[in-house]
Amino acid sequence: MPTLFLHNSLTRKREAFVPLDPTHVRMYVCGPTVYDLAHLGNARPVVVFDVLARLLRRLYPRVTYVRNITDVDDKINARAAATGEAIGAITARTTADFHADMAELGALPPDVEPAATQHIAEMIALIERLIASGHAYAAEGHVLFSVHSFADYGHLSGRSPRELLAGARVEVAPYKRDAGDFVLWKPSTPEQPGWDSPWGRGRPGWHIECSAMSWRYLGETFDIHGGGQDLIFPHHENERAQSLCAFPHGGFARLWMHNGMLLVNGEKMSKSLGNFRTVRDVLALAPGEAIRLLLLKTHYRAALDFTEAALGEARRELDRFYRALEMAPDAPASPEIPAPVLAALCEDLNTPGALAAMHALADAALGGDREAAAGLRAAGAVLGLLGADPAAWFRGGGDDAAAIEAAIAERLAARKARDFARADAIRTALASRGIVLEDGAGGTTWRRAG
RNA sequence: GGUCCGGUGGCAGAGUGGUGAUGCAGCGGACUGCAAAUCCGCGAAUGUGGGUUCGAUUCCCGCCCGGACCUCCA
Repeated sequence: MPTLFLHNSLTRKREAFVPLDPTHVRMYVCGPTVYDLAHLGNARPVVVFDVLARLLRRLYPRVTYVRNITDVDDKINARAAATGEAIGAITARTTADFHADMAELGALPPDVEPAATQHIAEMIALIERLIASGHAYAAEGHVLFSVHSFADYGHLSGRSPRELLAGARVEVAPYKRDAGDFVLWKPSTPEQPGWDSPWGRGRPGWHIECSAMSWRYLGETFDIHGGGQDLIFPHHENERAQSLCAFPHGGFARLWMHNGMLLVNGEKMSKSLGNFRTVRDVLALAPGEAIRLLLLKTHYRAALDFTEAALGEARRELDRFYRALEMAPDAPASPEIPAPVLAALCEDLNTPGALAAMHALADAALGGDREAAAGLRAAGAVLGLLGADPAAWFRGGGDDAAAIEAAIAERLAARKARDFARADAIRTALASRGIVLEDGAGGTTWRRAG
């Protein structure tokens, strides 16, 4: 078994992955704030860390993968105020939509998916610890984390508190001791969601939930913490400060992993820029599996520029993989991941390299190598690809199969009569509906083209 | 301004101090009534200027270009 190497954002180096407990790997990944449909940028970390979780499960006996749901946030409050919909309704619906969309992308659910609002008690306990140890202070109904109290602040994001202060582009609240101090707890108005606390009725700041929930489900220290690159600062820097100050002997996450941003026309896709494509928008253009492949065709740490051309290419690439599997329809997935695929994944999750190795397997499978087909299926399983029946991939998604078969039979009769004009007319008519015919030795088959 | 990341064939995208993966697209051929698919073959790339080295796309420095972050963000 090859050694798994992963790039650690904290050390900025590729490191051999050595779990704290080789019998139980623990990973936390930041999940969505549920106020709107997921966009492709939200989907990238879900897919990337889904692959990592699948790989870890193949390498270690037990994996606990935690991904939170942020269901208390001022963006949610703003949405409720703007639309009149109740907060609970917004978060419940958006969470369900998120689950449905991620399932379309072939992402397995995490082992634990804690919601922030279900862990307010843990957050309050954590904040009390921080106050007791001098790392936080209450002021005007708020509780703030004292950046000054944590010598390692800025380590993860690679900046000094002085730089952070100089770069601050937001007005500094008067109750902050230091401009870099951030909110752990803030007061709520009667209309805003709130919980009773030692500091009055209020709600948590953004970062404390992840510290609280990773603590609850993974302990004071765990193996991997993941998320998007844009979360490094302030979210992960602050989360790390909170957790390390609350549990000075814990160590918190040992390995930090951050996926690169998703761009559209060279610009970052984000809700604030308004240039985002929701997963649903893109699912209208291509199957979820093609979107998933598109996301895995680029190494997770690099920026990925989304284009519809690339989406079409991903779909054609899947056509070839499924053709290879069709050559050996009853070949089961082999128990072992083919060595070249596993080797690529163990090199910091090099999914493009793994896909290249899969193309070699597909070539062999197309040549009749059943073992290669079985290996291709196994490789697909680690990447969360190729789980469909090839027949469903090529011919699913419509209820016109009988009509198509009838047209094919008619064309066959015309061909037998050597009436090629008639036969070609039928083929052209089908092609205009996106149906491509393939005349083979065993008869005519058809598929839907992208 | 500060910090960080990146610039590879037409496009996408890996790896590598010693003849530059893979896919998509294109071109030629086989197969086909014609196609499609498949197979065989072909052309095609390391931003720029220096340095280190027997040798640099890879390591170092400058420059140009692009992107991210600097308290909404995956």
